[in-house]
Amino acid sequence: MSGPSDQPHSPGRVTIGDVARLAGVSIPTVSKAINGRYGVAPATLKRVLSVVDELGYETSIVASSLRRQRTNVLGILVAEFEPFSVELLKGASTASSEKGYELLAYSSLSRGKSAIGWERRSLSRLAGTLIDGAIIVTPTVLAPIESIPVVMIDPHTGQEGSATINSDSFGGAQIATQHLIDLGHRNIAHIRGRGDLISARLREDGYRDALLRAGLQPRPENVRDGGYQFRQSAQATQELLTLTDRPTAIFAANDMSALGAMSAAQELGLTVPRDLSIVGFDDIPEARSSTPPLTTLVQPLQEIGVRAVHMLSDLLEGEDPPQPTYLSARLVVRGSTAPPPDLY
Amino acid sequence: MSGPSDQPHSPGRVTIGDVARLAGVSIPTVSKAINGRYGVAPATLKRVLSVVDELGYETSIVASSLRRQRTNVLGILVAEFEPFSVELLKGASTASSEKGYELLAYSSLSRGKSAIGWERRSLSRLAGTLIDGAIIVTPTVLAPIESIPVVMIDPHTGQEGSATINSDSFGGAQIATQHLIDLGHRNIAHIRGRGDLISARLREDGYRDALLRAGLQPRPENVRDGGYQFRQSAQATQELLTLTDRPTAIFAANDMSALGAMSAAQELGLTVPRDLSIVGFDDIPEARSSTPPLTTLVQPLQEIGVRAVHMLSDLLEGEDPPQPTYLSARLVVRGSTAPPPDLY
DNA sequence: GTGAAAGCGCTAACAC
DNA sequence: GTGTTAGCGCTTTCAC
Repeated sequence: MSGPSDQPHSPGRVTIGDVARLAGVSIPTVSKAINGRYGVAPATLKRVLSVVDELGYETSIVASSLRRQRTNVLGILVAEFEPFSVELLKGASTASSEKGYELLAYSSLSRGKSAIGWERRSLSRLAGTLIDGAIIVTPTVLAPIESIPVVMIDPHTGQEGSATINSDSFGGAQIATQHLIDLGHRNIAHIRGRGDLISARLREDGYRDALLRAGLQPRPENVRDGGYQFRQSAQATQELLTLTDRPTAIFAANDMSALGAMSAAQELGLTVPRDLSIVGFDDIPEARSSTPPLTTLVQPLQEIGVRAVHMLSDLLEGEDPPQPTYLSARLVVRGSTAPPPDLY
Repeated sequence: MSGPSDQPHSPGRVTIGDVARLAGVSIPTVSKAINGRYGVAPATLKRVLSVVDELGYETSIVASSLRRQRTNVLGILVAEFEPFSVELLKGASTASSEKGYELLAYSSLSRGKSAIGWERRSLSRLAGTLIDGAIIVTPTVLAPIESIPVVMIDPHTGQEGSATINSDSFGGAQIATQHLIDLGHRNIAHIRGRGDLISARLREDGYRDALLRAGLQPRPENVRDGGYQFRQSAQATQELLTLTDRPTAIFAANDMSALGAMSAAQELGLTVPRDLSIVGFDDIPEARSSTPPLTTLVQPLQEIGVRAVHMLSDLLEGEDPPQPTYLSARLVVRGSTAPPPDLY
């Protein structure tokens, strides 16, 4: 019922054309004014900006990204939103804004079947033009990605590529296990992480190595799959604690697993650390707020997010040295570890 | 050094043009084939799809969204990635994929100054054409947003608009406080949430109401700001616990605050719940894995994320009844509450 | 069944 | 200083 000219084309959407019309200038002039290019008269600039303000106009990320070569947006692709990836996100957010990038988080939401290769699909869609570069958290496949610069955090086995960030999983696992040995534990179990990730394998290796160095024979029944997840690890712990010769300590591959172990131990009526010592890995925030607070290997998760952004930023600026980064993990002894019961 | 025609234009980027060239058809034909439109010969279809597969082509979300009216992408805008918003994210992810939408999470990363109004800016940039609709978590301003359909979760005070999802904060707070009263507590403190959010105000009101109904006089010194945050709430708790007549129980406005309170209590050498009872609100995952597990009001966070997506989906399909949704909160008694010490 | 032409909102050359 | 022209990758009429 209303004429085509007395309202914006697309209802509710303010475009650069609307601004231009109201300011009485051409579209390119508005573009220049907004982007601070030279060649706009002060009076025009002022007028345009006031109209922009009035209309609440913001340039569409989509349209500009299609035209520009760089969009100033970084993408971070995660399989799932859990404490680990969320901590990375926080760091990445901070670093991005400091570096002048916007940040887009994209969860593949792949339930079941297509869980493998999610990052490839997501990347193709976004890398079109939306994001300049991407940070991929715990990717599943070793597909060589070439479309845009990519930094991987905790990569898949086989992806020892240069633009990766890893913590010192092997060394950390050694330290964790050694800590338990030093306390007097001899029967130490391990809850394994996600089998396809390098980190999980290295943590298991470090655990074994520490045992062997101490002259302890690793027992196959003492290693269970936790998949880096709470529930699965709780289940694994329940199994471990009902063994005939049950372990007095557990090194869990990450904090979520450790918290799962703690929960399972409690359900069986055990007290941590009196009856069972537990060490985690990561130092997610929840590790500090559990009771007892978790003894764990501190990974500077937010710092890793920051580093990833810096690496990506360097990559985008044409710098070549994407040296793989390894961050050392530091043991923090909190309340979940103590000498084994039989030494009391 | 290499000729301009023996490689794709933009290095590393596979476009629809590349597919068309390799398949020996025109660009529109490829488009039709990909999108399953009628009017493509079976042989052509097969050939095109095989090239698509070979090249690993995925249609650019950006380019297609610019042309299409609907993009099939939902945006979820959060101020920060913390357990609360992350749980919502999970639910939203699931629901989106079930409804056939992709999901984009966007964190405003506004540190300091421009924290107010972050959602407006983000929305303008994305609403351009990238996303069909948005879910905004705990927005800060009451700006009327008209560009695209929006659903708000836990809105700002004054935003009693229709497309909002709230939990029954008032009722929940009453129940939480009543639970403590029933246990025999008489000196009950409250750690307040983010002052500008309706939920925070209602929880404080519910707390007061329950006290008054029980004939207890609310004490001003017993209410402190926690800002829905761990650290700030720990600080507030430290203050509360050093009062001359210190409270025997705390109702915290959310779980992060409750966990902060628990941490502070421990640092002062108190045992929860023997020396201090604590009730939270939300039931974030960490509430279950803390020791003792937190007594709290269960909000189905993932369910809220799901509902938000459904509301948004309805809105996008032109349905009108965006009735404000209120979800009731249910008390779950875990290990952080007990009768006050003087009743032992 | 297929391709040529137009255009989404915007920015980058280049005229004027 | 400013506007005209062209084009990013894609989808959509509409001829052929």
